[in-house]
Amino acid sequence: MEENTNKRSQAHSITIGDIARELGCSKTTVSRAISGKGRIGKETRERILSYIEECEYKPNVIAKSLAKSKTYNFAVVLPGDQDVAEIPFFQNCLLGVCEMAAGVDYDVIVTTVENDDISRLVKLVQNHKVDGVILTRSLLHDEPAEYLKKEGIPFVMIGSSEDKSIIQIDNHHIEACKELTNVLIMQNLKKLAFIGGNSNHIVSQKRYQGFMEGLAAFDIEPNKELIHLDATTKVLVDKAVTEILKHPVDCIVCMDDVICGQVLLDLEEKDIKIPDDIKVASFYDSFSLASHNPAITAVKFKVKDLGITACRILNDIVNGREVASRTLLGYEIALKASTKRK
Amino acid sequence: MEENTNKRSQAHSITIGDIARELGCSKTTVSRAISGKGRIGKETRERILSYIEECEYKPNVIAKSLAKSKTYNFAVVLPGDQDVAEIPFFQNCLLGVCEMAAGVDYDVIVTTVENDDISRLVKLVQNHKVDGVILTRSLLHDEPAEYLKKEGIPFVMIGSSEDKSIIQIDNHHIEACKELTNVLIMQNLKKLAFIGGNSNHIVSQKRYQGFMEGLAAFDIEPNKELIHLDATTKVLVDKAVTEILKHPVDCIVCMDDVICGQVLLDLEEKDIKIPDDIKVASFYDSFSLASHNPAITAVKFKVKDLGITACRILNDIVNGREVASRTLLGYEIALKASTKRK
DNA sequence: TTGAAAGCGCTAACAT
DNA sequence: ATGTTAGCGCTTTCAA
Repeated sequence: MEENTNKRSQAHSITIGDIARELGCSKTTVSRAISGKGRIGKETRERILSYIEECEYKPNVIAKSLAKSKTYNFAVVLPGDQDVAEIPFFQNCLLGVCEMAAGVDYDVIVTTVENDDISRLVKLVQNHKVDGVILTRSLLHDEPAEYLKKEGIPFVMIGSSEDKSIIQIDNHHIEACKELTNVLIMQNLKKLAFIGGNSNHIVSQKRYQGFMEGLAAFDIEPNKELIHLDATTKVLVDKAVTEILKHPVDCIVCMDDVICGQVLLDLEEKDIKIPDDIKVASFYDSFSLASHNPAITAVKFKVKDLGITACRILNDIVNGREVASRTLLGYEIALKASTKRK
Repeated sequence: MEENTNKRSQAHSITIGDIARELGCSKTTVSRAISGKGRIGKETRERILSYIEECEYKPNVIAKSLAKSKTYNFAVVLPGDQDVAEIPFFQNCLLGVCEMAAGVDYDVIVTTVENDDISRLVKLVQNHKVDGVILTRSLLHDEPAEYLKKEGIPFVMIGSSEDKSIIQIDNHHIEACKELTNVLIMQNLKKLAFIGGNSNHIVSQKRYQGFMEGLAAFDIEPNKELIHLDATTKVLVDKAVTEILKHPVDCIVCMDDVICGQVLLDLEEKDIKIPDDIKVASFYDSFSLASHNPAITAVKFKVKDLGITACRILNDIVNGREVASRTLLGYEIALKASTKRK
């Protein structure tokens, strides 16, 4: 029967059983040669390894998963909302995770959570398809985090939380925003306006706090009329800008690049020149702000590093290593033309 | 021995063996009740199903994978290059794939390919971790596609290829770009300049072709001095704009939103007003172009639909269904202020 | 209609 | 140092 020659070419690959038979040893020995664990003769190992090389044996990870009750998969949870589709933050997190995951022999399964609907995540977890989860956004009332915690699934959060039992990786938003605020003040920009986004996002709170601390450091009393939070739509940003411009103001500080982009359009429509008539700064940088004319002063974060770090820490967790409850990554302040004094 | 009560709370879940023992039937019967395949008594099935409901049994997909030699995973291959990090196209493809995948009970593993280094993809495939692959970019010399084809792995390509044996999902770039070009011409914009990106990307060729066909439809001879391809960097775009402006020109047509963004900055610096002094249009839309002032006329594609369609077709393939070798999705022409005649 | 048993490919106690 | 054996949890012939 020479039936086996080349049938089922793609489906059926060579297994450790085949190797064992071919080399006249046991599957265990082959397994040991591969894993490097357990005692094994130097020369048998080499013989097996070289044969493996030759016949291009590739282990079946699924079988290994079943035997070891490990999947070698991490999940990355992305927000599924439409409003997220245009911002590259999550994509960059993801790319960072992928990079580190490849380094520790893990694969990355992505799933989405839309408006607190965590059913896909739940299914992924219940199906035993991942060893751990990386959350890429933190909310005030965080369904995914609560679920994972309740179930005892290893997970880390890119972002911050009040809950100290959650392993968090974040940029040092407070410090970064405080510093930029101080830099502005030291340039004699004392009358600072602030436009913030969704307060339900932890990051919004952090940046607002940084702004307030920045003011406090110079004993500047915040002016309520210049501070507008929850400007979550274009209309609300417009309204905030209009309100702000009714008062004397040196600089508009925007919580992120999207808000800042809208502010820039508003000012252009109103024919208000930057930086001559008013200065503008952003607590989050992006390509469009950096390439705007004039370029916009902003806080810069290395987003990909968040993903890399999150994945490294999650890997430590699933390997039983001790990890810090909170890891804060640095930032840079990029001073550009938009806040330049004459 | 009441040891089993609550030990290993997360690791050890209930199996069909447990259910079989509890209900006094065999594993086979339980399996049949779950899958719905094979003969089984109506009432036994209901008894099993209701018990499963009650005890919240969740099947172990890994075990099922091993037994059926199916992983219930699709791979999505993203470009890993840094220059991709800022554009949301791939992210939106991915979100589309995730949406459809969830609908057909598949999970999505992401991996990256950087500069023809397909090692991660190869590993993913060789490890038997996916049933099929979705490529999100097509290149002239496409390593990933060649590899997958050689290995006989089911895959689809978001993008286009000369190779008819590759299942392709793409927007109808040629038709879309031709139509926009014609619309411009009909608005009496006859002297059209064109700035294109990386010619190594198939999409660049398609759009260029659409532009040329658009000219040809009105018997307009293309003016070589107004056509600049491979403007892959800011410097090259600047140069192209400068060259173009040396000639009389009605409208600059940009191949994509990134190029268009740079053109807009250039024109602003040179204090050339849109649409009064010159018109501008783009063969790819984006948030920043739509919210620019003036808003930019552009071709609009529904990127998420590409992902959805690609995943649906891949699912058809792995289930042995016949699929079209090429699927072209539609487009919209968004006429905005940037091409408005006085 | 149901069950017994073999097997998917690998790991890991426990011999030897 | 190597082999035997029994799983991991599920599917699937084959027999009853």
